[in-house]
Amino acid sequence: MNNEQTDQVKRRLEELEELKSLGVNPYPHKFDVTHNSAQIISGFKDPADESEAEKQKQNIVSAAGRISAIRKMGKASFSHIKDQEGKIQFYIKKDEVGEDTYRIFKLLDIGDIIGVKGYVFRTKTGEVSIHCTGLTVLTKSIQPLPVVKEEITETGEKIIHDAFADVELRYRQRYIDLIVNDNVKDTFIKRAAIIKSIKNTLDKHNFFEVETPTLQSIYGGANARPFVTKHNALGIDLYLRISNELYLKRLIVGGFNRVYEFVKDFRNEGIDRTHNPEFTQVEWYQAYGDYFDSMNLFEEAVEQAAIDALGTTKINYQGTDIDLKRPWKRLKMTDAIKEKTGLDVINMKRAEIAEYMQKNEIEFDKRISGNKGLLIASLFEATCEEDLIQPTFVIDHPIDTTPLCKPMREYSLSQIDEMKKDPEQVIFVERFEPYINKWELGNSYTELNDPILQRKLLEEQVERGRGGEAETHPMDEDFLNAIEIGMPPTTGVGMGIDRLVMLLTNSYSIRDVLLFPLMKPLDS
RNA sequence: GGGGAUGUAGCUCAGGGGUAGAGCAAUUGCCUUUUAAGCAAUGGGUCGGAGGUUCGAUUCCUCCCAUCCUCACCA
Repeated sequence: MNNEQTDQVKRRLEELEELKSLGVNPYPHKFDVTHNSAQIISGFKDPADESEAEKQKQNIVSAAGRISAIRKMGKASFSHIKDQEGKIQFYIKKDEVGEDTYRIFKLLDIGDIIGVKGYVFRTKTGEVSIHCTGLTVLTKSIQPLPVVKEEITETGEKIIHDAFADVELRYRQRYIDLIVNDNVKDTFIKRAAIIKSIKNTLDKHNFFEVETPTLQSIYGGANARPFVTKHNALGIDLYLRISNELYLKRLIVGGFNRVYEFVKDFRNEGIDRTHNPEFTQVEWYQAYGDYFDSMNLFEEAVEQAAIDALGTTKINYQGTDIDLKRPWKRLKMTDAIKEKTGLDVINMKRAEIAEYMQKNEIEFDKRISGNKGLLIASLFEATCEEDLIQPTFVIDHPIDTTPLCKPMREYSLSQIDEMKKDPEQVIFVERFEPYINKWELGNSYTELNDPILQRKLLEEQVERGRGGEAETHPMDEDFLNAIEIGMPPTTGVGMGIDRLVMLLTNSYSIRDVLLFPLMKPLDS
């Protein structure tokens, strides 16, 4: 905070001193609230006659909140206070509250937090308000707040004047954003409802909530660069988790049949509209199930979250209508490519696919040109993702895209060994990625539990890492040991919560669904 | 990391080679049912930071910082 005081801050400090000199404690310890703004408004009934009106005056409510507007008119004033539920107007008259209280009222500013006692009435212009009989200063604010004004037009349209709109200030000082911009709070209320709903769905299906380490000595379960930190006493490097997958699988090995965990994952990568270095995922694992079970549960969880948070499965994201109603479309990755490009990639040679991509100016990492599976995956991303607006499970990926997923059930084990020797053959795995609005919303497998194949695939990945392919994770011997002990047939899911919340709240940027998105620190 | 845009009063913005302007907010006065309250007056700015060009820079140039958009990266 800079130490230079603006005239407005100086003035507020003077008012603070004046309040003290009047014997007012500007920071008292407690205030008894009997009603919030919404309760006051919904609980008011217009009196039928004079005597009923008189009776209502005996009914004193007490509310508390932050002053959001003041309209002073000499010896009487109107003001709004804002609490978590909304706004309530109060009317204060010098004759009624007395000289001292009115003087205190005049020392208040927008942003101060006060308690108001009084009876409820309806003003001439029709607004249910508190007729103030007592006023308590609860917190004097010494920094000015942006003043946002609302205008309700004759057609009932709401116009916001001078909104606090600078996104940088909004993210850096989210507390101001929350005070001043009503729709912001709404986004986070919905976020909480979405998470609660998903937990309810998982609980309903007898999943068990667990907690696994954030600090890991070996990171894994995804392809991403980690954040590195140091443990001083142990003298070792630790990594902030990029995924909790390998730990949840250990729990399946340990005999928990259905587990889930909501976690922050940390990935040391670029930041953009759909990526923040720390983000929230829920992962769940279900023993004795396959990826079809996961698809069913995934679409159920999302559909139910939409109903619980919004009351509908029909959403509009930035102008696009999307319906989250079950069942969702299921589309094999190779069929998606065929539909879009007409290519039958399974029967094409690696060189032919690469040639097609070059001819059509589809960029790909030259290091994968010898890997047919990765070529197919790149071709899919470049050509098909843009069409995946309505909820779609893209299923059955090339094995090269992940070492943790089980090959499709139609292959025999000897067939897999045979196919692996031929670089023009692609093994497909039982994987799906749910797409909505072109975004991957998650990832799921029929989990690989064959310890021999698991070790082989992880070793291949480590080797490729040495060859310079982008990101791979180090070998986790303890995880392999767990798989060797034996993991039952299992399916698992990761679901990106932030992107789901973006969709359901029509938020343009991931930063709009994170209370405190990462910002570069400002110098001094 | 590449490209583009932005940064002026507490907030939202306009302006432009001769050290700045509006609305809201603030201060003072009037005002006892207002609601973007009203009327009148007043104060408030190192024009993101550092250099350079110039008699003179907030304006032009370079660099830096921050933010947004976009591409790359991140399956």
